[in-house]
Amino acid sequence: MTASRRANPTYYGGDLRRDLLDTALELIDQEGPSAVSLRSLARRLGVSHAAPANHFPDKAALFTAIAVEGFGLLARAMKDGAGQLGPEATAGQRFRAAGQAYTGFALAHPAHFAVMWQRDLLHQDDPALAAAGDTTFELLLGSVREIQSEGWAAGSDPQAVAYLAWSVVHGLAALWLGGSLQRSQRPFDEIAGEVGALLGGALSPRPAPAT
Amino acid sequence: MTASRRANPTYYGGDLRRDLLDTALELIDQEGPSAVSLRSLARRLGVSHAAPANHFPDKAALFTAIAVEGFGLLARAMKDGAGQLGPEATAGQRFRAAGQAYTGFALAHPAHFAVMWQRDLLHQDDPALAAAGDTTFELLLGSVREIQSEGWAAGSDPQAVAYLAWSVVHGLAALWLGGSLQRSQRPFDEIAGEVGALLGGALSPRPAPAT
DNA sequence: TGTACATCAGTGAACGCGCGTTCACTGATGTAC
DNA sequence: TGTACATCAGTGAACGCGCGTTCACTGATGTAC
Repeated sequence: MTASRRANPTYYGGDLRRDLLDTALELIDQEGPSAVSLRSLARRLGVSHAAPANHFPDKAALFTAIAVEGFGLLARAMKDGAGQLGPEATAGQRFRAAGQAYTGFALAHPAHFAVMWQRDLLHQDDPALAAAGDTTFELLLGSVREIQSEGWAAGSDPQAVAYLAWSVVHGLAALWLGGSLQRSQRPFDEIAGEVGALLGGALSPRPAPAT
Repeated sequence: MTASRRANPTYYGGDLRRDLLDTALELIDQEGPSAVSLRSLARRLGVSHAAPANHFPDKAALFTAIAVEGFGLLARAMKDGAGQLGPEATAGQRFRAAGQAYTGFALAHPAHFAVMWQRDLLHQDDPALAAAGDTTFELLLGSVREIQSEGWAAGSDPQAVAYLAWSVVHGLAALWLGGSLQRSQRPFDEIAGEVGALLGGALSPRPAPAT
């Protein structure tokens, strides 16, 4: 309360910037990014339609802020997912947890996820956006190097392994959110678990030939 | 010429429906789906702004037509990719060719690909759209069953293998088109080749343990 | 072959609407003295 | 503590624009007789 007062010490009383972001996310969840306009957000918040201009010069700036926030949430989710396992966990377990965190983020924050990859909505030259995206990939790459040090995907280019893993989790989340996998009537975690197990088997150190 | 005359025997002379689709695809390629309006298409084609209504009742109908066409092109590309190999090819080779066809389609028709998965732009209840999507997945599933009969991914649920493969090719194409992989400065085919090889190694019958 | 008529994809004017943007303004807060 | 002033996030009226939609219309084509 005091903090938000400080952040925005005028008529509105709250944190309009934050409320604009949240309302936009709600609207995106319900009707998709195409339904968002600065005026519609102002209307929903009971605020003058000129008020948003104080925080976002245009719609792309708002979407860019959402995307940057999304990358931040994603990076934190991946770090937390891997970190929560404790020091005795193997690199393989941490790798898998990071992957689960990726899809978990996408399903928990579908609006962020949708905006993050839709370039035509964003200020693509925004330095914060580029930096946020890079951080995510660096996290992934670090995790790959870690599992390789334990013998996983031995001999493979770490970047290639990272691209494979990234494609899998990203594709899985995108197809699910797009509804393509939902026709099978199976819960996401079940599908993701099987896919993860298959991929894990593919990259694991191969203790022995199958069958 | 005669055919298009027949298809649309009035002032415009050509096939306005086709031209609307093509112009929309161009515009999507250049500026993204958010830049498309029925009036802008009419303007580009030098036609009255009321003319598109004769072919598409609204923008979503146009996007839906693009998505349906996209699924058709994708299915054909996958079939052709696998079929071109000749009868002596292994199921594994056909599987891989189908996967290459998927990413090849996405890169050759980025506008179709972008629209196909953006649900908020489409008439989601369109039966042709659902059918077209199902066909694609059936193709994939058939290909998976085929490789399993040759010992690939033995013992795994075919649907799970299909989801894994779909996620990989879809994620790879989506990340590439989103620009996320392009920062590495490597050509797409190189990345896709490595990822495909890794996945192939993962699913292959495993003649011997690695190392 | 010629005439009358139905069809149908266009035209172009008109409409109301939501949009982003601008601008003079208001009043709450923080700061200097 | 009290006054004067700068700042800054709001208001609300006004603007021009592009949008989708409607409507009476036009004229080319195809068909019936």
